[in-house]
Amino acid sequence: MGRQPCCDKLGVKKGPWTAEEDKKLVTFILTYGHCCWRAVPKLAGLRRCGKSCRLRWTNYLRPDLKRGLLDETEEQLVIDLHAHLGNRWSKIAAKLPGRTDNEIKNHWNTHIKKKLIKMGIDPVTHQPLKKQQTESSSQGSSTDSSVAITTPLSEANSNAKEQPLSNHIWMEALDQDESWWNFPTWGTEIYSDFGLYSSEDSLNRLLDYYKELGDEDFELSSLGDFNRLVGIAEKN
DNA sequence: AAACTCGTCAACCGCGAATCC
DNA sequence: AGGATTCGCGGTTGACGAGTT
Repeated sequence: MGRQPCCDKLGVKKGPWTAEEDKKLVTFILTYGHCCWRAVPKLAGLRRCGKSCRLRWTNYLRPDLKRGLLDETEEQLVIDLHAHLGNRWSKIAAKLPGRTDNEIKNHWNTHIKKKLIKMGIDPVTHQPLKKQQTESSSQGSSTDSSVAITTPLSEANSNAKEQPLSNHIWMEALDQDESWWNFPTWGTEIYSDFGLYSSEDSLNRLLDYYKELGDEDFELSSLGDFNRLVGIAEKN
């Protein structure tokens, strides 16, 4: 008896989502929210597994998503955070409003990784490649002498990185003290200060998206429902 | 114009963690 | 307490478009 699959594979559709499926999922979630993902496809009338619905929503359909390539500031932030957190993409994504872990992971693998290698920096350790090679050849030598790349954030915390204990504290701070990172996630004007979309913008983009597809009649069941959800999110 | 290669990114898979009963 | 269920994460895959030969 192995682990149960997340969904019965029979009759479950896989592969790219169609506009029709997107529409069903968006309409359903904006109207009712998602009680549990396993139930969403059934209730929304989709032949998908809950996991697939969750992924589609979080990575593509969520109204607060910011689309397009990461700008230089975001890229730099990703590099800084990766130096401290490693491949914990969801933690990194949490510090970049409107970006998903998948998006950041993809961007890292396709752009940043290559960029760093080109610059002679190991994308895994964030240490200069040559230095690393010398060190690995003389195994067991002290790691304190390693030269870290200096980015605004890593420079500010360079001392912490060199000390295991303070490094631990830095990691904890990243995990626990979210306050100084916190950008508004739902519908406020502050979004525009950061070049981000407000939830209303996002809503309009979704509506435009369906209209582009020739679905002039598409409307979210009511803006009131959407605002109710925003209200709940703001309370949390 | 066709064949091939490469880059990108949406989506899937398997696993561990969290939660439920 | 512990087995079952659900969720979320990170690694990987594969389809597709762009560029090159």
